[in-house]
Amino acid sequence: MRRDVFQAIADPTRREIIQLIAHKKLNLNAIANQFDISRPAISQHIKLLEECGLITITQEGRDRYCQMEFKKLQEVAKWIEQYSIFWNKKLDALEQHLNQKDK
Amino acid sequence: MRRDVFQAIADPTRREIIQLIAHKKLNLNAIANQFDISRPAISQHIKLLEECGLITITQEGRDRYCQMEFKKLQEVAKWIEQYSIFWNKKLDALEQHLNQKDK
DNA sequence: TATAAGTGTAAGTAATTGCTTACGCAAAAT
DNA sequence: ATTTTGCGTAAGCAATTACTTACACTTATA
Repeated sequence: MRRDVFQAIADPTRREIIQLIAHKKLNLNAIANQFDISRPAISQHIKLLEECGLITITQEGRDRYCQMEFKKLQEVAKWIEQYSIFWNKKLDALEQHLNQKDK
Repeated sequence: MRRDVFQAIADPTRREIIQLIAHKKLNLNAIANQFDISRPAISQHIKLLEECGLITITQEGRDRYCQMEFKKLQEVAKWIEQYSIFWNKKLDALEQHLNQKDK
Protein backbone atom coordinates (compact mmCIF):
# COMPACT_ATOMS: atom_id res chain seq x y z
CA MET A 1 0.00 0.00 0.00
CA ARG A 2 1.39 3.37 -1.02
CA ARG A 3 1.10 5.91 1.73
CA ASP A 4 2.75 9.12 0.71
CA VAL A 5 1.58 12.68 1.03
CA PHE A 6 1.15 13.18 -2.72
CA GLN A 7 -1.18 10.23 -2.89
CA ALA A 8 -3.06 11.47 0.17
CA ILE A 9 -3.78 14.95 -1.17
CA ALA A 10 -4.75 13.61 -4.60
CA ASP A 11 -8.24 12.84 -3.36
CA PRO A 12 -10.60 15.85 -3.26
CA THR A 13 -12.48 14.54 -0.24
CA ARG A 14 -9.25 14.31 1.72
CA ARG A 15 -8.33 17.85 0.71
CA GLU A 16 -11.70 18.97 2.04
CA ILE A 17 -11.02 17.16 5.30
CA ILE A 18 -7.71 18.99 5.57
CA GLN A 19 -9.51 22.26 4.95
CA LEU A 20 -12.00 21.45 7.71
CA ILE A 21 -9.47 20.64 10.41
CA ALA A 22 -6.98 23.31 9.43
CA HIS A 23 -8.33 25.84 11.88
CA LYS A 24 -9.70 23.59 14.59
CA LYS A 25 -9.32 19.97 15.53
CA LEU A 26 -12.55 18.03 15.09
CA ASN A 27 -13.78 14.60 16.05
CA LEU A 28 -14.63 12.16 13.33
CA ASN A 29 -18.39 12.64 13.37
CA ALA A 30 -18.06 16.39 13.15
CA ILE A 31 -16.02 15.85 10.01
CA ALA A 32 -18.28 13.17 8.56
CA ASN A 33 -21.35 15.38 8.99
CA GLN A 34 -19.91 17.79 6.45
CA PHE A 35 -19.99 15.18 3.71
CA ASP A 36 -22.59 13.23 1.79
CA ILE A 37 -20.62 10.02 1.96
CA SER A 38 -20.92 7.58 4.84
CA ARG A 39 -19.13 7.85 8.16
CA PRO A 40 -17.04 4.72 7.57
CA ALA A 41 -15.86 6.20 4.27
CA ILE A 42 -14.59 9.26 6.15
CA SER A 43 -13.11 6.99 8.81
CA GLN A 44 -11.06 5.29 6.13
CA HIS A 45 -9.87 8.62 4.73
CA ILE A 46 -8.87 9.69 8.24
CA LYS A 47 -6.98 6.46 8.75
CA LEU A 48 -5.00 7.02 5.57
CA LEU A 49 -4.29 10.64 6.49
CA GLU A 50 -2.99 9.54 9.87
CA GLU A 51 -0.90 6.72 8.43
CA CYS A 52 0.87 9.09 6.08
CA GLY A 53 1.48 11.60 8.87
CA LEU A 54 -0.77 14.40 7.68
CA ILE A 55 -2.90 14.33 10.81
CA THR A 56 -2.61 13.15 14.39
CA ILE A 57 -5.46 11.73 16.41
CA THR A 58 -6.02 12.26 20.09
CA GLN A 59 -8.52 10.11 21.88
CA GLU A 60 -10.76 11.89 24.37
CA GLY A 61 -13.29 9.50 25.86
CA ARG A 62 -15.18 8.10 22.91
CA ASP A 63 -14.19 10.97 20.65
CA ARG A 64 -11.18 10.92 18.40
CA TYR A 65 -10.00 14.40 17.56
CA CYS A 66 -8.19 14.95 14.31
CA GLN A 67 -5.55 17.60 14.07
CA MET A 68 -3.55 18.74 11.07
CA GLU A 69 0.18 18.12 10.97
CA PHE A 70 1.19 20.96 8.71
CA LYS A 71 4.85 20.12 8.81
CA LYS A 72 4.07 17.06 6.71
CA LEU A 73 2.64 19.34 4.03
CA GLN A 74 6.08 20.88 3.73
CA GLU A 75 7.15 17.76 1.86
CA VAL A 76 4.91 18.88 -0.95
CA ALA A 77 5.89 22.51 -0.50
CA LYS A 78 9.52 21.56 -0.86
CA TRP A 79 8.87 19.57 -4.01
CA ILE A 80 6.98 22.47 -5.53
CA GLU A 81 9.55 25.04 -4.50
CA GLN A 82 12.32 23.33 -6.43
CA TYR A 83 10.38 24.27 -9.56
CA SER A 84 9.34 27.75 -8.56
CA ILE A 85 12.68 29.05 -9.82
CA PHE A 86 11.60 27.89 -13.27
CA TRP A 87 8.35 29.75 -13.37
CA ASN A 88 10.04 32.78 -11.91
CA LYS A 89 12.68 32.53 -14.62
CA LYS A 90 9.97 32.42 -17.23
CA LEU A 91 8.24 35.42 -15.72
CA ASP A 92 11.54 37.26 -15.58
CA ALA A 93 12.16 36.48 -19.24
CA LEU A 94 8.73 37.81 -20.10
CA GLU A 95 9.31 40.91 -18.04
CA GLN A 96 12.61 41.51 -19.75
CA HIS A 97 10.97 41.06 -23.13
CA LEU A 98 8.30 43.59 -22.25
CA ASN A 99 10.93 46.04 -21.04
CA GLN A 100 12.77 45.67 -24.34
CA LYS A 101 9.58 46.53 -26.19
CA ASP A 102 9.25 49.68 -24.13
CA LYS A 103 12.54 51.01 -25.39
CA MET B 1 -11.97 10.60 -15.87
CA ARG B 2 -10.45 12.88 -13.28
CA ARG B 3 -7.73 15.04 -14.71
CA ASP B 4 -6.52 17.45 -12.13
CA VAL B 5 -2.97 18.42 -11.18
CA PHE B 6 -3.14 16.80 -7.75
CA GLN B 7 -4.06 13.49 -9.32
CA ALA B 8 -1.31 13.92 -11.91
CA ILE B 9 1.51 14.49 -9.44
CA ALA B 10 0.34 11.69 -7.16
CA ASP B 11 2.10 9.14 -9.33
CA PRO B 12 5.86 8.82 -8.66
CA THR B 13 6.63 8.00 -12.29
CA ARG B 14 4.93 11.18 -13.43
CA ARG B 15 6.88 13.19 -10.87
CA GLU B 16 10.06 11.67 -12.30
CA ILE B 17 8.96 12.66 -15.80
CA ILE B 18 8.44 16.21 -14.57
CA GLN B 19 11.90 16.16 -13.06
CA LEU B 20 13.36 14.99 -16.37
CA ILE B 21 11.80 17.65 -18.56
CA ALA B 22 12.15 20.46 -16.05
CA HIS B 23 15.44 21.68 -17.47
CA LYS B 24 15.12 20.62 -21.08
CA LYS B 25 12.32 19.54 -23.35
CA LEU B 26 12.66 15.93 -24.44
CA ASN B 27 10.96 13.71 -26.95
CA LEU B 28 8.99 10.74 -25.75
CA ASN B 29 11.63 8.12 -26.39
CA ALA B 30 14.28 10.09 -24.58
CA ILE B 31 11.96 10.11 -21.58
CA ALA B 32 10.94 6.46 -21.90
CA ASN B 33 14.58 5.36 -22.02
CA GLN B 34 15.04 6.59 -18.46
CA PHE B 35 12.48 4.14 -17.13
CA ASP B 36 12.15 0.40 -16.79
CA ILE B 37 8.52 0.41 -17.84
CA SER B 38 7.44 0.18 -21.46
CA ARG B 39 7.28 3.07 -23.90
CA PRO B 40 3.48 2.90 -24.23
CA ALA B 41 3.21 3.19 -20.46
CA ILE B 42 5.21 6.42 -20.59
CA SER B 43 3.15 7.55 -23.56
CA GLN B 44 0.02 7.20 -21.45
CA HIS B 45 1.55 9.17 -18.59
CA ILE B 46 2.55 11.89 -21.03
CA LYS B 47 -0.97 12.00 -22.42
CA LEU B 48 -2.40 12.48 -18.95
CA LEU B 49 0.15 15.17 -18.11
CA GLU B 50 -0.75 17.02 -21.28
CA GLU B 51 -4.49 16.69 -20.74
CA CYS B 52 -4.23 18.23 -17.31
CA GLY B 53 -2.07 21.08 -18.60
CA LEU B 54 1.18 20.20 -16.87
CA ILE B 55 3.09 19.82 -20.12
CA THR B 56 2.79 20.95 -23.72
CA ILE B 57 3.84 18.88 -26.68
CA THR B 58 5.36 20.23 -29.86
CA GLN B 59 5.57 17.99 -32.86
CA GLU B 60 8.83 18.16 -34.81
CA GLY B 61 8.84 15.67 -37.62
CA ARG B 62 8.28 12.33 -36.01
CA ASP B 63 9.39 13.55 -32.60
CA ARG B 64 7.05 14.91 -29.99
CA TYR B 65 8.86 17.16 -27.58
CA CYS B 66 7.49 17.48 -24.10
CA GLN B 67 7.90 20.72 -22.22
CA MET B 68 6.93 21.57 -18.67
CA GLU B 69 4.19 24.09 -18.03
CA PHE B 70 5.29 25.34 -14.67
CA LYS B 71 2.47 27.78 -14.31
CA LYS B 72 0.13 24.82 -13.88
CA LEU B 73 2.14 23.73 -10.86
CA GLN B 74 1.20 26.99 -9.24
CA GLU B 75 -2.25 25.54 -8.65
CA VAL B 76 -0.64 23.20 -6.16
CA ALA B 77 1.67 25.90 -4.86
CA LYS B 78 -1.34 28.08 -4.16
CA TRP B 79 -3.13 25.30 -2.33
CA ILE B 80 -0.09 24.64 -0.18
CA GLU B 81 0.57 28.30 0.50
CA GLN B 82 -2.83 28.80 2.10
CA TYR B 83 -1.61 26.48 4.84
CA SER B 84 1.92 27.80 5.15
CA ILE B 85 0.66 30.46 7.55
CA PHE B 86 -0.33 27.65 9.88
CA TRP B 87 3.04 25.97 10.02
CA ASN B 88 4.70 29.34 10.36
CA LYS B 89 2.37 30.12 13.24
CA LYS B 90 3.33 26.84 14.87
CA LEU B 91 7.02 27.53 14.33
CA ASP B 92 6.57 31.01 15.77
CA ALA B 93 4.85 29.54 18.80
CA LEU B 94 7.69 27.10 19.24
CA GLU B 95 10.24 29.84 18.86
CA GLN B 96 8.47 31.95 21.44
CA HIS B 97 8.34 29.00 23.78
CA LEU B 98 12.06 28.44 23.38
CA ASN B 99 12.75 32.10 23.97
CA GLN B 100 10.71 31.94 27.17
CA LYS B 101 12.84 29.05 28.35
CA ASP B 102 15.97 31.10 27.76
CA LYS B 103 14.86 33.74 30.20
C1' DT C 1 12.11 2.08 -52.38
C1' DA C 2 12.92 -0.71 -48.43
C1' DT C 3 13.95 -0.25 -43.70
C1' DA C 4 14.39 1.91 -39.30
C1' DA C 5 12.89 5.14 -35.83
C1' DG C 6 9.35 7.58 -33.13
C1' DT C 7 5.08 7.33 -31.90
C1' DG C 8 -0.44 6.63 -30.61
C1' DT C 9 -3.85 3.48 -29.43
C1' DA C 10 -6.55 -0.64 -28.50
C1' DA C 11 -7.41 -4.64 -25.68
C1' DG C 12 -6.42 -7.29 -21.76
C1' DT C 13 -5.23 -7.71 -16.81
C1' DA C 14 -4.00 -7.54 -11.94
C1' DA C 15 -3.96 -4.42 -8.26
C1' DT C 16 -5.83 -0.51 -6.03
C1' DT C 17 -9.30 2.84 -4.76
C1' DG C 18 -13.39 4.72 -2.84
C1' DC C 19 -17.25 3.65 -1.56
C1' DT C 20 -21.22 0.77 0.72
C1' DT C 21 -23.73 -2.06 4.39
C1' DA C 22 -23.40 -4.78 8.47
C1' DC C 23 -21.53 -5.59 12.58
C1' DG C 24 -19.35 -5.02 17.23
C1' DC C 25 -17.48 -2.50 21.02
C1' DA C 26 -16.60 1.02 24.53
C1' DA C 27 -17.93 5.45 26.67
C1' DA C 28 -21.49 8.58 27.91
C1' DA C 29 -26.19 9.77 28.87
C1' DT C 30 -30.81 8.51 30.52
C1' DA D 1 -29.21 -0.97 33.78
C1' DT D 2 -30.52 0.27 29.33
C1' DT D 3 -29.98 3.14 25.48
C1' DT D 4 -27.52 6.27 22.74
C1' DT D 5 -23.36 8.09 20.77
C1' DG D 6 -18.87 7.75 18.57
C1' DC D 7 -16.23 4.95 16.50
C1' DG D 8 -13.19 0.87 13.89
C1' DT D 9 -13.30 -2.78 10.82
C1' DA D 10 -14.63 -6.46 7.74
C1' DA D 11 -16.60 -7.95 3.40
C1' DG D 12 -18.23 -6.89 -0.98
C1' DC D 13 -18.28 -4.25 -5.23
C1' DA D 14 -17.83 -1.18 -9.24
C1' DA D 15 -14.65 1.95 -11.17
C1' DT D 16 -10.11 3.32 -11.93
C1' DT D 17 -5.15 2.80 -12.39
C1' DA D 18 -0.88 1.38 -14.17
C1' DC D 19 0.82 -1.50 -16.60
C1' DT D 20 1.48 -5.06 -20.71
C1' DT D 21 1.65 -6.83 -25.70
C1' DA D 22 0.23 -6.24 -30.37
C1' DC D 23 -0.59 -3.47 -34.00
C1' DA D 24 -0.70 0.53 -37.26
C1' DC D 25 0.94 4.78 -38.93
C1' DT D 26 4.14 8.45 -40.15
C1' DT D 27 8.65 10.41 -40.97
C1' DA D 28 13.43 9.93 -41.62
C1' DT D 29 17.36 7.24 -43.35
C1' DA D 30 20.03 3.86 -46.25
